[in-house]
Amino acid sequence: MNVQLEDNSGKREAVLNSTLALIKEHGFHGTPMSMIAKHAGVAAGTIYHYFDSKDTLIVELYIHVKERLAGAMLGNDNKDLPYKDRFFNFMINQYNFYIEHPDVFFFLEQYVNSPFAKNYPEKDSQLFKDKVHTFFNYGIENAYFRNIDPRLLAPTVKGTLVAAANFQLSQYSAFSKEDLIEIINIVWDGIKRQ
Amino acid sequence: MNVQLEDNSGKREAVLNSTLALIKEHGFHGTPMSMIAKHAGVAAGTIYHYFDSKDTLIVELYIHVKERLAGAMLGNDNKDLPYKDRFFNFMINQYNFYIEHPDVFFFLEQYVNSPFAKNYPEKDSQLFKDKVHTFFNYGIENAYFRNIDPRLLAPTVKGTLVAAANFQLSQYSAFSKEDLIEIINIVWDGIKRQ
DNA sequence: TTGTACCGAATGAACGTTCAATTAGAAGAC
DNA sequence: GTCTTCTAATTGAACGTTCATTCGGTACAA
Repeated sequence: MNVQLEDNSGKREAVLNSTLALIKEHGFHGTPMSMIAKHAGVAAGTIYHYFDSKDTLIVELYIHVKERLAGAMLGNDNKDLPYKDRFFNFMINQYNFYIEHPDVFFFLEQYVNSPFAKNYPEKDSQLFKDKVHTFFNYGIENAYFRNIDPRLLAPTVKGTLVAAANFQLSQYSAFSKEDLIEIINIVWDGIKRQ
Repeated sequence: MNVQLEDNSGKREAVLNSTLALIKEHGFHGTPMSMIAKHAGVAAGTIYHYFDSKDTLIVELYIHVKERLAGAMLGNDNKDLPYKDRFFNFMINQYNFYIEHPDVFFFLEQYVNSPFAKNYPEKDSQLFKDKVHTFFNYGIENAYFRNIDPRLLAPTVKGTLVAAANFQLSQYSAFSKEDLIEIINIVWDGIKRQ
């Protein structure tokens, strides 16, 4: 039950990765534990050595990918840059992470709208919250943003980016770098102090 | 199996409404057919008189609520108004519909990210597509919008509105009419021709 | 008297979870 | 260095439950 001692064999990781891949393809309930076990090259019972239940497996997977996402979004944040540049980097990083990891993208989209998110509202990545909160707070306190409820800012921004990522991943037309910048400009022109 | 002949008793409607209400609360897979039957005051077998399977029930419910949504969004559209006003009405109507029908909102959010949407991509409301498409096309052809891929426009706009509706429905802080206008201004300032 | 609407118990498959048994490997004894 | 012991890791068949779906039957209308 102690995560930190078992990573040697990598089975825990394998289960998480398989779950991610399979859920993208089949959804939460089209993905039985037996399928996860097979895909991960592990016996069904083994999964229960690492996770209490299918529910907690999914919740822990959620936290796990949110940490990865937080790292990707703000890993190279440079506080010396102008805030607008930092914001653009934040957005580009997030977008690229989704495009490079479609399984994460689809998993997250399914999760946030599922009963999981409502049943375990306290289960989230603290790292993610802290990082993103700090980042947006800086923009608010220094008056880069329009005067709206700060709790609305992140979802608004995310809404557009998710729309873009979804567009790219679902359709087969590729965005150029310029297209993406254009989209981020839409967001920026909307939320910046006019 | 013919929809149009059976509405006299209203059982089909009752099943649809119960499904909507229960899925909001418990999600797709936390809502067994037996629960739907009980909630609708109908025998389990009766559902199969109106719907081939649970899957088609949900897909037909999706189409059904999209039609209602289309009606709500553009029911009072007035082509004599300035396009910006029409756009604001479009947004306000959509927002209000979500707030007044949280079950629809949560059902749609779950549906679009579920395997249903991928497994039955052709199953959608034609009415909805036509109306919204026409509405946005007008804005594009008359150069009210920034020059972006038109297929991106609707998702971008929707992303922000969904974020707002979700915020209002999940948290308990109410938006004022002015707050909503402010949010729509964010969208408008982002996508309008600068 | 034929067909449609409806019922609800019965069916059977699918699935999450358990558990008795086996193996691997580390720690300690000598 | 080898033997012993103990615990963690792993297996997969078996269990019990849940659930979508079926079906034989009733009621009523045309």
